[in-house]
Amino acid sequence: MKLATWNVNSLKVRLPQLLEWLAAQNPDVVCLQETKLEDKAFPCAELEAVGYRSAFAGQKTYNGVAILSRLPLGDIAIGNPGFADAQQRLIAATVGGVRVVCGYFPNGQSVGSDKYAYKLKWLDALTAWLREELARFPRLALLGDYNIAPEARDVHDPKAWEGQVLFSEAERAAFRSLLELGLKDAFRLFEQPDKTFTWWDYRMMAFRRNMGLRIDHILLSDELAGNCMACSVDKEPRKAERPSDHAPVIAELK
DNA sequence: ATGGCGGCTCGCAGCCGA
Repeated sequence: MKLATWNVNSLKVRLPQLLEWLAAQNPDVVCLQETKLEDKAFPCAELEAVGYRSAFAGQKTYNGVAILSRLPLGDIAIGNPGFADAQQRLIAATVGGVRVVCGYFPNGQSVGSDKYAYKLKWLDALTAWLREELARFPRLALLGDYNIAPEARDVHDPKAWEGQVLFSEAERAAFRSLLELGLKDAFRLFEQPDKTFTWWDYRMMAFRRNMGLRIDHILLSDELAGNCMACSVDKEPRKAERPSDHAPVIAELK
């Protein structure tokens, strides 16, 4: 089973690129973030036409998450029952015996801001909820835009980023708390090229200069990690005209 | 990264992302 995550930064704008990418990569399950679409505008028919079912939770302008799947989606759940949130950032579904959780983690704006406090609370609540989910679903994958670079090697210039939002100690500690639940970073199960990132600012020719961060991740429960054959970042879509600022991450399970 | 782009909106300027 091929699982992927991609922050598309507007599904309306990126739909043609998504369709092209689905044809090229043929993933079984795709988690999308920042769809920025109300549910009534979700392109179900276009995706159905190329073989994908959809589960989605959107809103106008901001946020919005979706899971696409070639196989039926069961037990669709939106949000974290332990955290009332007006922002559509979490959706889960069961596909082929795997509990797939798709998350668009808060950005946090800047360390010390209200949005940063919300991010840390959101992360705490996520960890508490996943502890229960893992007990229910030992085969669980958490895919999405975490908005956290876990380690210095995930940052193009760790000195400049130290203590900044996306790479602050509290955020990295929250990421480690997810690992302490027994989840494994699929990307780090394998040898990887140095300076592999998943997000590059649109400005400053950041992509061309590879000034990026690795903030999109696939975490796998122990049971799934043992079946993981490969994990990589697909930089191709970031080279397109009018790209998303994020690249997809793909993991292959036996 | 002082910003520098790109997406969004009861748009023509300002908010937000990361």
